[in-house]
Amino acid sequence: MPGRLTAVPELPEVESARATVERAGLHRRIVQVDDTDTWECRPHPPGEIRAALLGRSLTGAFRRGKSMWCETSGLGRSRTPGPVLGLHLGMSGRILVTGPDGTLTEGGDWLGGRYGQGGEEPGRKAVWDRFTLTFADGGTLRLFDKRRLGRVRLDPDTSALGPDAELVDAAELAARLRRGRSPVKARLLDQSVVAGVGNLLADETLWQARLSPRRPVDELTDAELDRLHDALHTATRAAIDQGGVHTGEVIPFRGAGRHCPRCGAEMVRDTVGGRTTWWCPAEQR
DNA sequence: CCATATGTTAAAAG
DNA sequence: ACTTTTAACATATG
Repeated sequence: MPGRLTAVPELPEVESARATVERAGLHRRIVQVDDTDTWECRPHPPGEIRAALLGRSLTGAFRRGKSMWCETSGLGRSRTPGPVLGLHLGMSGRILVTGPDGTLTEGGDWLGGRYGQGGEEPGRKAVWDRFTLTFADGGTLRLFDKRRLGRVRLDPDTSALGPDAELVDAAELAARLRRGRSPVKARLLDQSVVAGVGNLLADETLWQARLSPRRPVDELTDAELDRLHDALHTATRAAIDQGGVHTGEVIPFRGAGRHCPRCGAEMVRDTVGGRTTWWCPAEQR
């Protein structure tokens, strides 16, 4: 269900956050920065991000997998751009943008249109706000992150990330997956192989492809890898269009006593790739 | 109190 | 040296 607080950001949710910044957060002059959460802003000491951003504005919002970043303007009339602001949502981060009057303009869909119990009203300092930009017009852009595993950093290093899961073509996906021998689900979750697949999107993709999450990647046939690419693309695109990975066809059936929505077999659970995994033992081979 | 958690990553293990 | 797995991270929730 949309808006539930348990939604964890995978590629589709990060894309939604990126679009939020693009629609509502660009070209507004930054006059205040709260970067005092030293855990979320690590390794930057308090004030470092603030000093780097004051007087600039965000000029573009980009994403690869679950990582997003914003380019920033030069100071004054300078054409030299400022630093890149890297944002990672971790396990529970959301991007909230407010307008000049403090009203939430973007990002609230993730909160079901409400703000929960933490005193986190729009425009006010909230318990779970870990990083805040305040604009000259009085509005804000905030990283709201209960579990505090998100990250804010200047000039983030994205060189270890594989190609974006929605853009990668079949040949490249196959070549990258086949470099190892571990279970196919573990490879899908490895952000250096392909960027953006989280636990739920992995389960959905493997269910659509009718592949067991435990299959060693080096055993997969060309046809199976093709199926996997189709499923990855379809599942990712559908999740973006429908507003989150929780809209996947098999996601509601991940649970004890639930049955495969295609064939009716009882779903089974195990740990694969270090994460709780549910699959249909009858169809996923 | 106990168990669980959908993200990342350093350290340990193989 | 390289690949794979595990444990830890900070915090919330049931």
